[in-house]
Amino acid sequence: MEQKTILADIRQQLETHEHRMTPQREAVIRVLLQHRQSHLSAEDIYQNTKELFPEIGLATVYRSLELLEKLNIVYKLEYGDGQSRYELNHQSEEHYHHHLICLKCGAISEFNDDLLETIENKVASESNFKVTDHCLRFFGYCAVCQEDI
Amino acid sequence: MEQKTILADIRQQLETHEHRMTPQREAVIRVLLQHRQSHLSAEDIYQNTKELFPEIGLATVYRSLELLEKLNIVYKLEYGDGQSRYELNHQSEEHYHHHLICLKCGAISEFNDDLLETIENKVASESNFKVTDHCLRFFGYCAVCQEDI
DNA sequence: TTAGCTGCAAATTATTTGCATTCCG
DNA sequence: CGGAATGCAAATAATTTGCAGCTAA
Repeated sequence: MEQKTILADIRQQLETHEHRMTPQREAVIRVLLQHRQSHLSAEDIYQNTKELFPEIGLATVYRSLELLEKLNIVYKLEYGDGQSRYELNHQSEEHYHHHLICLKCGAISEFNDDLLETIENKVASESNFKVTDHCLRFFGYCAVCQEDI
Repeated sequence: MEQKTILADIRQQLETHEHRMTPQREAVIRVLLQHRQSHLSAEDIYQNTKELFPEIGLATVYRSLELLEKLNIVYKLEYGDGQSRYELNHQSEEHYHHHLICLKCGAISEFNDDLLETIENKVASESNFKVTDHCLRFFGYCAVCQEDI
């Protein structure tokens, strides 16, 4: 999908929720589009956005990211180094999401799958335990860290 | 493994790296042992540790957790809510052995199943993440507590 | 004895918020 | 026009650090 189309699409989503596409928000989105492969921190995004819209404030960047995250347009990542990273959300489903935790760099990503339902049913019938929630985490090495274990 | 054994084991690891087992560190570890099923924040751990060792300072809790994490005894998790969570390293838990945790009486029972392998393979092929371990917990109500929810 | 540890308070860092003003639809 | 959005500065909240006194081995 082209940048123009994506922006129009996001504008649509914003308007559906009674929010506006402002030049500041557009600048933030453009920066995220330009860095689809990286995980930018709020400060990174702020610095980059200032080149497109110099008067923008850091608080606005945070507020934009917060809103975009709420609308599922942006995904927030935690690396455990004290700051959050943001990226455009390419995946949509969030229902059955589990965590993939890298033992080397600490990155936490998500994996979606509903296979757990099968196990949940098994638990219910074999143990007479009524499952209301679960927590599934995988530990191992992410693509980047596999290279230098 | 019993609590006493675990503590002796950790003491050994500390000494190997020229660190000491102090009453403060022991208190922190005891709290983590008492809450193996939860993901405690530093503040949670601080509050609980104060019951075992009232004079402890929050900074000491942070320093203990930092050290224990470096020694791979504690694992630090990020959930994106602005604070880190800590838990004892799950590594000792058996691979095909999951926990059923009752939300009412707190009973922890076990459930054995290898269905997760299917998901692990999926993770590996779809996410390019090399899984070395996992942790699966089910939350809900045990047979007894289902009767009076 | 002597590194390593500790508690306290002050410092740091990322993120959030209050508010007067501005702007999008 | 009117509710949203913004920039700035001040406020928070989690975590870290400096330091003088303490303690485990």
